[in-house]
Amino acid sequence: MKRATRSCCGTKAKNSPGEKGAEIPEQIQKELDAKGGFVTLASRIPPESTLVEQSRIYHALSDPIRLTILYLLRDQPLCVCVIKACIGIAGSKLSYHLNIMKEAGLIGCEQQGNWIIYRLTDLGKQYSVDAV
Amino acid sequence: MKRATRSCCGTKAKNSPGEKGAEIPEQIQKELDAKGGFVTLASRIPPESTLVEQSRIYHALSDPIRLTILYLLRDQPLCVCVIKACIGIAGSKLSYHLNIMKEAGLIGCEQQGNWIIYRLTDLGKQYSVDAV
DNA sequence: GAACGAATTCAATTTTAATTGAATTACTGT
DNA sequence: ACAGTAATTCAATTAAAATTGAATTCGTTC
Repeated sequence: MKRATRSCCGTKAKNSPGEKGAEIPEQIQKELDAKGGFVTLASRIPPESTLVEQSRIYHALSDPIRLTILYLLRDQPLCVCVIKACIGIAGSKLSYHLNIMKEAGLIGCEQQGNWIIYRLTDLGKQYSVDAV
Repeated sequence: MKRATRSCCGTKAKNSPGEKGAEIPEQIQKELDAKGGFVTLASRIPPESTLVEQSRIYHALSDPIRLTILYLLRDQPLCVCVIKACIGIAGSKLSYHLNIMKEAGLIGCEQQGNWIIYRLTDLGKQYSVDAV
């Protein structure tokens, strides 16, 4: 995502004096000025890396299957085979979704003999609090 | 997403007595039993429609551009042209993303003369509280 | 060490989402 | 009515995500 280098819509000199004005709605202009104007607003946008990281977490939550997994693990840690039996999907499909959640930091796993047990991370618990 | 009709991994009779056991890790089995067993767990999965609706909201938040919009609108309502100037993208692209957020119920808009002013909905405010 | 089950990985395909630029709609001021 | 600006829509393309079934890995048990 590239940031504005050139302006448009009369925003080019919004913080300068001697502006002809009336190029954006008056109410918006007032609120904008109160917050430090257009330039200040734009400068407070968080760094790209932060936005990307956060959007990755939301992406991991943006699928019904993955929400179901979050929901199941909210009660207790579970091995893959139980999750699989609960939601009734192919193993390869489940692995794919588990991995997305793991990469996003929502869940973690540990091996126990023949099984792999998944559980929510602290981050995952946060997001499961007000889940569905 | 289809639900389990057949079982696997020895979960077929987990709630019945006289089970030979040891088909899933003991600790998991114990916690599962304490919660009412496998069948109870599966039966508490929320309805598909709820999961779909919630995942739609998360999907609307799963993109850096859209998070930026959420972030900008947190401070005050803004017309499209100001948002456009702040993040520096093509109008058609911005419209596309605004629409996804609107469909998800995170933002709403009203026309004011030549401009269209977007603002967070109550739902949008909820999700912007702990945003990036 | 062979057979088995749990889980993941892989490659191929299908589906869905995002980007692009041109065209269009709608409001304002002259 | 016309010119100008704000914003959306549209169709075509590109890019990313999800699904599928076969193959593989790893640990257990016989």
